[in-house]
Amino acid sequence: MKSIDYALKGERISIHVVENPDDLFAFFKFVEANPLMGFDTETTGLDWWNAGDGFHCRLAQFGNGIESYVIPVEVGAVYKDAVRRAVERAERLVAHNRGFDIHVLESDLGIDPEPLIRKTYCTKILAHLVDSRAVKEGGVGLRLEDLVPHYIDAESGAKVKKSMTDIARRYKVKKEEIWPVVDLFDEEYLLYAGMDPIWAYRLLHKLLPLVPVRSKRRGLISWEHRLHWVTYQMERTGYLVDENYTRARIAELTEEEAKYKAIAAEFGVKNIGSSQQVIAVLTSLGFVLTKRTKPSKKFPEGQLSTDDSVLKSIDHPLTEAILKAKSASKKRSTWFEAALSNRDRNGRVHAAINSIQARSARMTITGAIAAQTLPSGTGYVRHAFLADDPDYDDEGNIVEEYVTATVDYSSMELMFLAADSEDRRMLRAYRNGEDLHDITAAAAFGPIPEGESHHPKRKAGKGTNYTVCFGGGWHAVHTQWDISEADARRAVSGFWEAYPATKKLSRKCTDEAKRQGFIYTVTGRRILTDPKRPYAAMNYRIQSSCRDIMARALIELDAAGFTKWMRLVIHDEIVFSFPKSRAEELTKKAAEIMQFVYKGLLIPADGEIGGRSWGSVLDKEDSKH
DNA sequence: TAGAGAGGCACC
DNA sequence: AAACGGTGCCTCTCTA
Repeated sequence: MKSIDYALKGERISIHVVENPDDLFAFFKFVEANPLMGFDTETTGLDWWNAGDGFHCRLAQFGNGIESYVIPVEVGAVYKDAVRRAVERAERLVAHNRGFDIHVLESDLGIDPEPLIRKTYCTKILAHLVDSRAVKEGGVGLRLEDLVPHYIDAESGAKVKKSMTDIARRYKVKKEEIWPVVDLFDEEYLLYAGMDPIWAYRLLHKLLPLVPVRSKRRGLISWEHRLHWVTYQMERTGYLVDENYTRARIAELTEEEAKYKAIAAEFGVKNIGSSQQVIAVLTSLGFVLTKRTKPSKKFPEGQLSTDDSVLKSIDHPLTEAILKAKSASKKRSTWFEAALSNRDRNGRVHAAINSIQARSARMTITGAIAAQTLPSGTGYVRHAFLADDPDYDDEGNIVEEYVTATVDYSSMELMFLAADSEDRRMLRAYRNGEDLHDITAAAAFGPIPEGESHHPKRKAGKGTNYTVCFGGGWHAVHTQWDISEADARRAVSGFWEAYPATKKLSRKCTDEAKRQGFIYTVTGRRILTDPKRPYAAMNYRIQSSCRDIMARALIELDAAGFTKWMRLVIHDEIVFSFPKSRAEELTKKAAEIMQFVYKGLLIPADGEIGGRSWGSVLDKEDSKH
């Protein structure tokens, strides 16, 4: 057995590399002596769903704070067995971003994930509970390469970040191509790999005491780990892609894109994505651009904008061509091609569902498909995703078909604001089933005229409701909702007068943020705030608390056996693949589980059953109106 | 040639 | 007094 020594702030770290089966005796002795171990895996890539089909686990590493063992899983079955035994024997484990490593152990080594995940701490979850901010927001960040320098050792942290880049350079391959080709016993690779379980082990001990007492008392640590088990299972199941539909749309969009790109090129715009070219050509055609982009470091005054609103305001074949080509290009590359190219052998895509990610702890969906950003206006893109294939009997007859159903919370954040602030007028509106946007408009502009079903200034009311919830003011209502300045001013002051308790809540959150630099949500989550933007605090409380209402729903749905039917979570909506014969019953039950009473106000959940594709749910909704 | 910054665009 | 919140991915451009 080879051992590599590493000096961590003067302390000696030993990485033991198992080279032949005899070395496993020492490894098992280590496992017996360490009821808590950090662990990690090294693989050929990130596509664990292709295990046995181009993907495999190369190394598995286990360690405590000062030593680790690297097991060369790739070499043979005896090492896979050793990893299985180690995982079974361990009392507790800790990994950074445990979901990935557990997917690897499940898909490539056949390890049952449930008992494993139940005893594994995830340091990403703990890091988020301590400081949920991203690096660019002034936070520590959530990646191992962010956490190690901050919590353990800056110098070693820099090495973590650089080492695989250096190895790739040595092998003369791109960084993302190094994983399958680096020699399994490359010393630098072994050092990188062997340090990971040590980092995870040390981070656990650093982070646990830093989790706010209030979060601990409210059980957030175990709650978040439990939620992650639910999203883990959804990741594993994946979402079925309609190959024929997707291919047809790619062909159609490619043609459309080419057609409009050719028109743009005739006017001199070779790259429709190049703002520079668009500005140059439009200017030469005599159009005067005035809208500017947001000020940045590089451009303190902002640059001329060529976004959708600018192009739409110019009636010309060039702008029309750019808009159409861009739209086709985005649909093609971001969704359809991603869905097609990331399918596993069963035609499913396995996006990463990051159960605790945004500053507010909102979940994000990344990787295989950006499922949270699929266009929602029509079913055009969402048609590419299907409820499961039918079940067949032995004779090949269909015994059960599957349909897509969605259940969502409507106006969840505004309802939460009403309940949380206990604003009497807002609560009365919701309890009476009144339209809050009309109520806000009426508060600002007078009652709804006789005989009208909606307020003529409902749009100003709606814009104001949402904008205030986001921490915005009249200026944002004016620019973002295309409301006149005078109406925007009146609507916003009308809002605060109509709902005085929300004003109180806003002030309370802002004051807390100013005073202590953080706020707590109703679940005891601490969210650090920016000194320069204390007004954002109320939105953090609303957004994060609503995320937790969804998290609670997912955990309850899991307990009720719904996980096998769940496909995606989109903030306030869950997408299901239900057996057709039980779709009514299951959708109703899911909505019942999801609905939530907060401070006496029922936040309802509404179900919608479509046909086979996700898109069909949207088309059905369209036809209703 | 990789990475960062910026703009743009899709979502809740 | 007023201050819009949270994301991810693609493309282009410039730099180290």
